[in-house]
Amino acid sequence: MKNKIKIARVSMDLTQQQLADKVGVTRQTISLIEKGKYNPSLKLCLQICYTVNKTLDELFWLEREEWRNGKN
Amino acid sequence: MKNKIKIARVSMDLTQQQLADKVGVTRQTISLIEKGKYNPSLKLCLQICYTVNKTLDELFWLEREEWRNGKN
DNA sequence: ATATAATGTAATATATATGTTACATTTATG
DNA sequence: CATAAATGTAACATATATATTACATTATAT
Repeated sequence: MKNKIKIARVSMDLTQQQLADKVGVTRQTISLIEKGKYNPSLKLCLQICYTVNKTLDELFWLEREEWRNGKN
Repeated sequence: MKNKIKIARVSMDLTQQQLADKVGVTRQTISLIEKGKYNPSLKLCLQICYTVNKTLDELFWLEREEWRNGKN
């Protein structure tokens, strides 16, 4: 589950911990999502978007192709 | 968790069951998501997007405001 | 008006996201 | 180099998404 959270996060000058706190989740959860090892809930995706000022498409969109190539 | 799945689905002439099948999920899951009673996973959101030819933002985006007004 | 398909929804079971704790590794900073 | 901060990751616990089964209600068609 690839995504662009890390780029958005560091460009906001946030640490995983800080993002986690703002979003109300654990640092580990952020870490695993950034690493593409988690399949986050829509709710969490939205909260991350709000915190780093991005939209769902900007952070999480994947074309069918890249989708199928990933592990899922 | 409001969304625009139903509109997209019927405009594709799909029943909940058909969408569910295409997406590999249960009809009940689709029903509950449409009704805003579920917090679907990103993976499922993407699969729905692909099936109804919409993007994440088109189907699932919510501004912070509407967000806070919802139950969550 | 009656049958049939589509949808809402509840109860219980299962799978999986997330929390907690803990430690290892990497990256920054003195 | 040394120390601290940031990040990766594992084991187990808990919360919650989704499946399953089943039935009720609403829409559609005959």
